[in-house]
Amino acid sequence: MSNNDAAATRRRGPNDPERRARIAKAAIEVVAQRGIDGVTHRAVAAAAGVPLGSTTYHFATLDDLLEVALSEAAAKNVRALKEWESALPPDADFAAALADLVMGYINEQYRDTVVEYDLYVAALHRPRLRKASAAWDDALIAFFGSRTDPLTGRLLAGLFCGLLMQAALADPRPTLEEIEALFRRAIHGPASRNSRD
Amino acid sequence: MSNNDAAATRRRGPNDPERRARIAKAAIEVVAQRGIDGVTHRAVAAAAGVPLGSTTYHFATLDDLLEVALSEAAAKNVRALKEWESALPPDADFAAALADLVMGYINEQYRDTVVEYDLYVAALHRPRLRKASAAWDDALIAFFGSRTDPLTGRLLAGLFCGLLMQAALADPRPTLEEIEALFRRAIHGPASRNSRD
Amino acid sequence: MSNNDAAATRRRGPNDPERRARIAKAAIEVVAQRGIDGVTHRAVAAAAGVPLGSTTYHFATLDDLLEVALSEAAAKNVRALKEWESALPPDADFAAALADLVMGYINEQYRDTVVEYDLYVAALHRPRLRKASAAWDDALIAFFGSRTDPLTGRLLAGLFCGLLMQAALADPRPTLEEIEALFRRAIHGPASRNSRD
Amino acid sequence: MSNNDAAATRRRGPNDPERRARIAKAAIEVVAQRGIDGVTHRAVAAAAGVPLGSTTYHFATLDDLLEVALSEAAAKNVRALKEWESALPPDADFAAALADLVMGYINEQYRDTVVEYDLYVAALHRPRLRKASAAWDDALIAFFGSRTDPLTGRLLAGLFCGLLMQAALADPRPTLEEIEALFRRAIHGPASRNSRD
DNA sequence: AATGAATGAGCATTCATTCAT
DNA sequence: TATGAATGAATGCTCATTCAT
Repeated sequence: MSNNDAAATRRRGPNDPERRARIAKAAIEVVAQRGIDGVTHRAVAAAAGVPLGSTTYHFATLDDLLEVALSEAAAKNVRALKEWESALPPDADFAAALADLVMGYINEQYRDTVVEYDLYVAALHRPRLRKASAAWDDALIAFFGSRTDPLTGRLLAGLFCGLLMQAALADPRPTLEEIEALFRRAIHGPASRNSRD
Repeated sequence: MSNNDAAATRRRGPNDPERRARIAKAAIEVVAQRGIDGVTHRAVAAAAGVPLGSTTYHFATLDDLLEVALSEAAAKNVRALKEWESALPPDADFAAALADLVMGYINEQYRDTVVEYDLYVAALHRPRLRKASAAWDDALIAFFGSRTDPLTGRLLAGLFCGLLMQAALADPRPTLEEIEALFRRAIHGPASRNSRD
Repeated sequence: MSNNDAAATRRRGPNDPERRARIAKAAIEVVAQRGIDGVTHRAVAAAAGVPLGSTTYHFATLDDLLEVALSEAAAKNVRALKEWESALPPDADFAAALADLVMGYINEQYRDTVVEYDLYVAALHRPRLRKASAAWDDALIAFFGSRTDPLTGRLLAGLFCGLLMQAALADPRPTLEEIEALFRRAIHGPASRNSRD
Repeated sequence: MSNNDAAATRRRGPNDPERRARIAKAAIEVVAQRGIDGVTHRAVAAAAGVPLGSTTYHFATLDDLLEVALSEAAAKNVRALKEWESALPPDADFAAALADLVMGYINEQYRDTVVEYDLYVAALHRPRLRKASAAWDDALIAFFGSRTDPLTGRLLAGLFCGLLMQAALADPRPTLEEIEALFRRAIHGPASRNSRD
């Protein structure tokens, strides 16, 4: 993220053990900024601060690079989600917590969100990316189910996925309250039957 | 729309009033098959059966073409959704009907689904497409809300959007029963309070 | 051939009807100078005095270009051979005439010779070029047979082909007399039985 | 030379005294399969089963490698020719024997033939290879002359060289009988004066 | 001595866009 | 109005060669 860091490690030259990882990271950055079609060897090399040949050396084809980069992005998102969940008090208001989570994804972590959806849709046209997409889906379902029940887990995973995308594109953005109301409705059912916890 | 008509107008040459529309249609087809970055003047011209120059004549830039094509794809989807809704008996089991709808989108209408999500994600990187994305979202919300209430409408719209994408990418695909259970859970709330079924 | 000519026609711009032919011609020139591996879009474009895009516009792939260029080179050689033959007096000393011909090929027409053998050997690795190679072979056989008999025609064609290549590579070059003696030996048989015409 | 030996030395790693030779051999193999422009450090290293650096270590440039490889290929061919000749009974029908030889070159030893002609033509554009080409030519002439006389030797060498190339490219291949008739005609002169057979 | 990581030049090809007709 | 020839920028990828270890 910080250009300073990149500059510090730039041109470190041969035998840089982190170069491969840095290239993958840069690819994710490029996806965030320009979308998957913007991922070119040249763009990634520039973003990573490495020579052009370095990208083709570490990743035989652009598809290889995309696959690794997006898989790592998905894995990182899954890890973040798990950390978030384990930091959540057992008695937390889950609907409110989820609303917070969504707000974070469409604000501070907007870039991660963009990458995640780029990954998703790219998988529609690139079978090689399906695994990463499926991993994200599975993680979402498991994650949401762990606090509720399997069916509710699937419901929340689907809602989260759709809501996040809609929210990221909406203008104006939905408010925290609106999102929270939605999760509450999803978890607890129709209002008439819902005596707020 | 009849095949006769289409045949008659195809390759009609200069002064074909439908040519612009046919080009836009062909662009959608190309998106479905190769994704947004597969949309080139050449590919669209070939798909539309028009000369290369015709695409640049009717659409100044490729972005113009993409914008029109994806907007029309979204509009068409909205129309189809409304038709489906008006053909639905007032007393239909909405959860079951929605499950049918989703199955249709990930099977027979898989191409439309792909285009729709390509549109979505493209909008993340192309402000010009946001209007079309938002139109689809609004339509979904209005559509789902018309049979229930505004909050449930938003819930179903979000769920529909996320579920459809997850289902399109899942291997194996979810079954009709699984999807129906999800919608039932979303509409009627947790099972313990749900007497139906 | 003349740079003046090339300069005069260079940048003639759109709708130059001879551009395609000029590109093919330039490709032959590049083969003569650098061999088949030297034929790149860039080298041909530079030799032809056309923009880079012009080469790919007129020839979809480099193989297409090579095929056309080498076929034309072979055809041109065949034509030249026929002209030479028809200009030959019926009562000419064929062995002496052939020796003259070979000397011409390894001196003034050295470039044509190089191209011809590049064509030959390239065909060993590129099936698409076999037709052109075979055409040249057939022309040689027919040409030599027309003045003698079929068997002698084949003999002379084979000898001509091998001799030309050896002569082109020999240092020092064989003399006219040596070559003439060979053809005489080939046509008339062993010296002991050979009463010179 | 035995397979045991080869297996024992293969991948022996550092300080392998045969490595240089094995690399040259692998280069010939690559020429046979892909032509001269298919010879890259990577392709040769893979064919030889040695690390990439090994090819640049033993041969400073690719041209060095090519020169050694093609010279050795020519030398090997010359040796094979001499062996073939010394195994030939003194009273053998030379024309028939030569026809056999040609058939062998365009069938079982087709790869060697391809390499030989690649060498030839490469020499047209690479002065460094001329020596190897000339060696092959000289060997042919000496070889053919040893059974006949110098003039006939040159005749047969030229015919052999041209015929082999034409035969390798012809479709369908010439038959043994056709080739034999040619050599008979070359050695013994026109049929009318040829009492043999 | 031997290796393979690293680099940047070069290549075939694609393509948006321009523009003469 | 409509076309397609034309162009040059850009891309993925390959590779000879260098050089630190």
